[in-house]
Amino acid sequence: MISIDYQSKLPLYEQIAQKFQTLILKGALSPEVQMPSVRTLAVELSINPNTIQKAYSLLEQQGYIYPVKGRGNFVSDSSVLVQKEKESLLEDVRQLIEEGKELGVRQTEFIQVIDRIYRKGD
Amino acid sequence: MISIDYQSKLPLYEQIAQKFQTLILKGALSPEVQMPSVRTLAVELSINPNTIQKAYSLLEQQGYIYPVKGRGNFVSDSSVLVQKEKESLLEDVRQLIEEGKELGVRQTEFIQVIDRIYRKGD
DNA sequence: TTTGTGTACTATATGAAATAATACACTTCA
DNA sequence: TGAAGTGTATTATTTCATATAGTACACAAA
Repeated sequence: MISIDYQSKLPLYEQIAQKFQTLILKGALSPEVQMPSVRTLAVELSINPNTIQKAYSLLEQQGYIYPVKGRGNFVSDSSVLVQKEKESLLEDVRQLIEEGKELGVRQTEFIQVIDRIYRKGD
Repeated sequence: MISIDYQSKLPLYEQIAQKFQTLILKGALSPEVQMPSVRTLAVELSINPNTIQKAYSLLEQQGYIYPVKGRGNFVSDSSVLVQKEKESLLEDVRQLIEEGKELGVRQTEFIQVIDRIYRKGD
């Protein structure tokens, strides 16, 4: 379900948090679904439970999950988060394209990239 | 000429290298121009010369500059690098847009972003 | 020869990340 | 009630990249 890249410079707890963010944003993990327990996931990934907990704390802080004492962590309603994520993504794209323009990338090249992606899937 | 962000998680030497990459790619530093000496820049930025040297080693490894013993470091011809950088940037954009599509961003939203940027400047 | 340059080396300090080992409160369920 | 599974908190320790510090040497230019 979750894999780890030990080559990456990103700390493990951030990698784990990011994976779950993606799963939640894309709807692969629906609201109210229970997250794997800290101990379970630690065993699965062969890392320390504290690292998992740190990832979960981060996810909670960002609004992706909420904890219930004695029961577990659960996925939050993510509709608001999706909107935020869209905005931040558009901002990232904007910055990249501005850079690209300065490097001499033509407008049509960007358009092509978009066209291909939106024609491909459906 | 170069500023440092101590809030950033990026190591100093990577920050410095990135700044120079940008300057070189955008043509603000032309080929054959001499880089600031390791010691000079270290004093300017109030950091250790070894850190500058690490940044320069990285830049050399990536082909942005080349060293001449006893004389200094000089900016390489960057035309090839610009091409590489364009390709890598387009790839980054591609990935972001694919993510965006999955999150439900519409094609027109991306087009708008591009249009604004390419109409604005000129 | 002197000055400024790159380069190399060793040692040390610092801080984030990760591990390890416990402990406690809570919920669920047999 | 009691056992098992859950989150949560704490402290100590290890590990590693980063950054600093100090020194040394070879080369080029004036």
